[in-house]
Parts: sequence; C-alpha cells; structure tokens
Amino acid sequence: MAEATLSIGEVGRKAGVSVSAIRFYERRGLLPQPERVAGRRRYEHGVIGRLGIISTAKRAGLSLAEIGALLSEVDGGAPAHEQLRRLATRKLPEVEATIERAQATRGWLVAAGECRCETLAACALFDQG
Amino acid sequence: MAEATLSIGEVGRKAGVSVSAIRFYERRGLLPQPERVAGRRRYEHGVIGRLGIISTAKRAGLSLAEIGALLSEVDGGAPAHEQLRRLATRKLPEVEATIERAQATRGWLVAAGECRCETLAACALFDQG
DNA sequence: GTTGAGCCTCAACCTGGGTTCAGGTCAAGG
DNA sequence: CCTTGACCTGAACCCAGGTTGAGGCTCAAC
Repeated sequence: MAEATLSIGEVGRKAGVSVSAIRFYERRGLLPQPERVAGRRRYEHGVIGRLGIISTAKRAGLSLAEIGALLSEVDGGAPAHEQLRRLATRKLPEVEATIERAQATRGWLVAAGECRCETLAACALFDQG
Repeated sequence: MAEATLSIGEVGRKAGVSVSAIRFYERRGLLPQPERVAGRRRYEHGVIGRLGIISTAKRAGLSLAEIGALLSEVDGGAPAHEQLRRLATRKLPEVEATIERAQATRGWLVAAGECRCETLAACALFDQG
C-alpha cells in the first residue's frame, strides 16, 4: 500500500505547498526523510495528508516548532486528543492576550480617527507610558 | 528654554527606552540628530515626550515606519488630527483582520481542547485546506 | 596616573518561515 | 548530440526591531 512514488514537485502541487517549504519542513523535522531514488525524494501518498495537517495548524497560528512537537508526540504513539489538550492549555492564554491587545489597538485607532488635536504632544492619545 | 543638557543615558532612563533603541530610532529618522558636545549626544528635555509618543504608538501596534511617517508629517506642519485620521483609515482593516484571525484561532484551540480523536489524521479539526 | 563609567562607531547577530541563487546531476525527447 | 525540466545541495538573503560585541574616547574621581 505504502508505495513511494511521488516526486517532491507532485507532492507540492497536490498539497498546495512550495517545494522549498517541503524541504524546509524536512530539515525542521516536521516531515520524515523520504526514500530516495537516484538522489531524488520519493514520497508515499500519506505525506499529502501530513502537509494538510501542517497547513491547517499553521493557519490556526501554531509555530512550526509547536507543530513539530505535536507531530512527533503523536508519531511516538501519544493519543492526539491528549496532545491537543496540552497544546490548547498552553496556547489559549497567549491567543487571548493577542486578541485583547488587538482590540485595545482598534479602540486606540478609532479614537485616533476622531482626534481633533493639532499636535501629537497635545493629544491625550499619547499621554503617559 | 530648549537647552540641550541630557545625555543619552539620562534620556533612556527617563523615557524607559534603552540607549541602543534611541540610537536605532535616530538612524531610522524617528528622532532628530541631537547636538553633540565632544562627540556625545546632548538632548533637550522635549525628546522624552517624543520617545513617549513613539512608545505609545508602538504599543498600539504601529510599525516604526508608520510612526516615522506620522512624526515627519506632523513635524513638517501637518495637523496631527488629519494624519491620525489617515493612519486610522489605513490601519483599522488590518487590525480588524488580526482580531478575526486570532478569534478563529481561539475557537480552533477550544475545539482542540475538547477533541477525543486518537490520531490527527482522523480529527475533523485538520480536515481540508 | 590610572581606573571606571559612560559614551562613540560600525558590524555582526538574533528569531521565523521560508525564498532565491549558484553550481551540479539526471532522464527524456527531438 | 543537445536541450529542457525537474531535481539535488548549501549558503546567502529577506523582513522587523533592535541587541551585542569589538575597539576606542573622554571625563571625573581617587
């Protein structure tokens, strides 16, 4: 079943990931070292699913280091739900802080759009540290 | 009134900004080239307010390039409110996109925390692109 | 007179997530 | 035979926002 038949270019096209990114993920340990034929990487079909997982996790805002840790735990036999729960526990406060900062920034910008000050020094938006 | 008496170290302490950051801002044009005495920078007191403006703007999420553009327009005589309005118009959609992305990420992480899947491949959280 | 703090410049380094480039290999097609 | 295209490696480059380090001045105190 697990025949290694895909070239890196084919994998990239099917997964919607650039060839250079695939090689980069391999160096970072997110993808296994594939079998090689005459020096060229030959992938089995499953790697496309793995790239899909990586892409989804990236879009969700995880760093490659976090994704790599998650994948290697699960590769090592750890239940996915357990690792996902740990990840959520660690990462949620961080994401919530991002949301709060961005909302504060939005409020500030809205106020900036309504400002009537002639100089920045006089503007209450810039008061204190 | 505008006596240039402060050393870079004093300015840094009073403004809560590192000395290396002050020199960096100067290179980037956010701070004027100060008067020099025996090769050392001598600042007038007003620079502390300017550093406060820069710090506030940074905390609000503006890049140094944006802050520099704002400051130079206003230094050049443009009314602050006008430049702030332009800035808000340009920057708000960006910040709102950040908020939406972060909220989507939070939702995903909350779902991840409740996941029961044994493998990532089986998990609906990772479905599709 | 020498020690030490604080200043100076310029250049290199850091993180993240890759991209791009130089120089080379290999197989197929005309 | 020669070209074209896909692949290979390793190193350099990109962005931001600084920090760190080397090597050197000067000023004041002791």
